[in-house]
Amino acid sequence: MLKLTKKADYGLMALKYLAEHPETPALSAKDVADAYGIPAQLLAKILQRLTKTGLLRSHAGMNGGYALARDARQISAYEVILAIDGPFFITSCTRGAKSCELTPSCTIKEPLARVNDTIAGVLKSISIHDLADREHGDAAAARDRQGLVTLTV
Amino acid sequence: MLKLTKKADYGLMALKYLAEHPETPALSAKDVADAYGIPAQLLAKILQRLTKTGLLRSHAGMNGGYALARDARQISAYEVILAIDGPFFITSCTRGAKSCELTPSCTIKEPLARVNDTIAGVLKSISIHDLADREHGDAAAARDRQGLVTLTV
DNA sequence: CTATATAGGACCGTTCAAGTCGTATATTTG
DNA sequence: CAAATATACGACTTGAACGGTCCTATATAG
Ligand code: SF4
Ligand code: SF4
Repeated sequence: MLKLTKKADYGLMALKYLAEHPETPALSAKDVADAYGIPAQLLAKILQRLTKTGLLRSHAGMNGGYALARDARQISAYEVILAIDGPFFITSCTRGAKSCELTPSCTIKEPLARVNDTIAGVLKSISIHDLADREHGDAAAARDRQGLVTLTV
Repeated sequence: MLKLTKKADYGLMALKYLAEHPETPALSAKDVADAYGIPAQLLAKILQRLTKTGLLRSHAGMNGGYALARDARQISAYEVILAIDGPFFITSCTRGAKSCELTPSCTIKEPLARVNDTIAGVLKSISIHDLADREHGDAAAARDRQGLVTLTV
């Protein structure tokens, strides 16, 4: 419950790794997979997905691989999770068609939707750069974030 | 991914329902289940769990049922989720023994742990009373919450 | 004693995450 | 061109977790 998918997890790691190696024009899925011990084939598909959603740019063939499509500061954890795991909902009801049967009678879905938005806001406020940069703690960034993260239930 | 368990969902609904009926000494699992269309047996076990963790008090026999063990304001959504679904972790690594194989090489677990704490903070800041009271929007409560919810990555 | 209720274990079907395999295609290099 | 490397993508398998049911034991009010 409320657990991040390993795929999303791997995706974040990979993007972080790419962000940390801006000098290299492209890193292959295998490179990244080996660096962390992630199953190569699995990571490949994750990166393909991130490519399709425009977060990465790919290049096939020898010395090919992936590179960030944007600055690491402009890619949020939310986007990554969204790209890999699909729409982000903490409840089952908002799950499009296959929703919860008792959506009409349910009285907590609106408050939970706000919680959902709050958590999404938290994830949106975190960039790949934030993950990559060990020395962050940046007070200004923290202050910026705070606005997004306010919750009113 | 990052989806709330229906059991936790049901638990929150039930507690909210109990909070809305403070006059009655106890409501049976069936009462609550019927009110929302939740499978009665399932809800029963959820309530039993909440009782074991001390959030509810139960009374067997006729006219028995469950009642909040504390004031609705003193019960957080976090406690409910914790009681029903067990320890709250968004990553697989912190999952006690059965952790992720690549915990040592992973470089994003610390930042994700902070995200975890932030989300936990959000859930801790929400009480059953907040869910039950339609007219909340209470500016003071929102301000109180804001402190808990600050994120520094 | 009987109806109602909690308490709790065993069980089952479905879903979904995680990972593998196989194949097609693009690109660089010799 | 041919071989090596790498992306692209779909099919498939496995295992665990979730959601739910059933069955039995126990407590208690009337
Ligand atoms: S409708 Fe209510 S019970 Fe059903 S998934 Fe949404 S919040 Fe949970
Ligand atoms: S160690 Fe890293 S990859 Fe493994 S679960 Fe924790 S955060 Fe995810």
